[in-house]
Amino acid sequence: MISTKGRYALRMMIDLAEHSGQGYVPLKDIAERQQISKKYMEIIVKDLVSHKLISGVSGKGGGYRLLKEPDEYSVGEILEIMEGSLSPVACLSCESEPCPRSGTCRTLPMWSEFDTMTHDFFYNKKLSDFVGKQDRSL
Amino acid sequence: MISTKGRYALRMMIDLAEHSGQGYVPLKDIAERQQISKKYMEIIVKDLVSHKLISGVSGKGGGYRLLKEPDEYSVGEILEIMEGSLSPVACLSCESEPCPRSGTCRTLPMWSEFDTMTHDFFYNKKLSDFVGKQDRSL
DNA sequence: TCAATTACCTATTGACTTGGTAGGTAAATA
DNA sequence: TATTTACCTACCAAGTCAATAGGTAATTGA
Repeated sequence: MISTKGRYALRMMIDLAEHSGQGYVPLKDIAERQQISKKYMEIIVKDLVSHKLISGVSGKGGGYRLLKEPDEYSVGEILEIMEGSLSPVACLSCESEPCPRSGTCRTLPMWSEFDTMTHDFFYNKKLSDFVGKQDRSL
Repeated sequence: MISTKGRYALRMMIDLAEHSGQGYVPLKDIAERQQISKKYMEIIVKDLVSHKLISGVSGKGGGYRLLKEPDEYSVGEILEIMEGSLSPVACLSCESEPCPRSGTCRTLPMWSEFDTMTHDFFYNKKLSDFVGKQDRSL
């Protein structure tokens, strides 16, 4: 299950993509547009900055902006930063110690297959896939 | 992320599938083979019984057994019972109230696509796919 | 220079989930 | 009637989730 942290981060990145080329975007504006608590968003944004996905500058006229083109960001990398790992089970996560049952485990191949499928799915989705696609019917 | 509850339940069901046709299998035996705390397993088994996936009888010679053939159980139904839902985001889960943003949400179609992919993956895996596949190289 | 704006920082919180354990009772059989 | 087994309720420690509170530091425009 993807937590709000991952989902909010993605929505924030999409928002930034929509306003790319317009200089720095203040967090206040993003929070208002996305209807997410600005305070909570600060936590998310901090991670995105420390992982070099976006940059921020203080002061009037400051805010955040993307460091690459929208099509150079995958959903997978954003989610992995926020969620820690996209692995379906702990034993497939990089930072976990190797499971002693891995040699005989009958379910491991299935988890591994699912892990690959998930990884491929989210790494093939780019930020650019989400912009300019608003439902005009409303 | 699939919790131990879901993973243990699956391993328990596979164990039962391997011993199907041998009458009732005591929980003690399963717990020992799978190296899982019997006490913790009781919690899991209770859910499987209440959802009519297996049946249990008390007393000497008692234990648990499958109610259908192994190929009639999907991994998906087992995991959904234990995990509550396989949905990647809360707004796709049946029991959640409808999200007010669903009409304009740009990420919802992706979550929905992932949800369908996940559902198909796990519902196409049957219990029978796991039996008699032990790695003989060890 | 100074007030406004904005990012950035640390700490705290309440509710909930996870992964169990403890100590029984009820049912069935040899 | 003793043994085996399922089944039941309650409890627990640690961690996670989704925030909130209350600041400080940096930058800019007037």
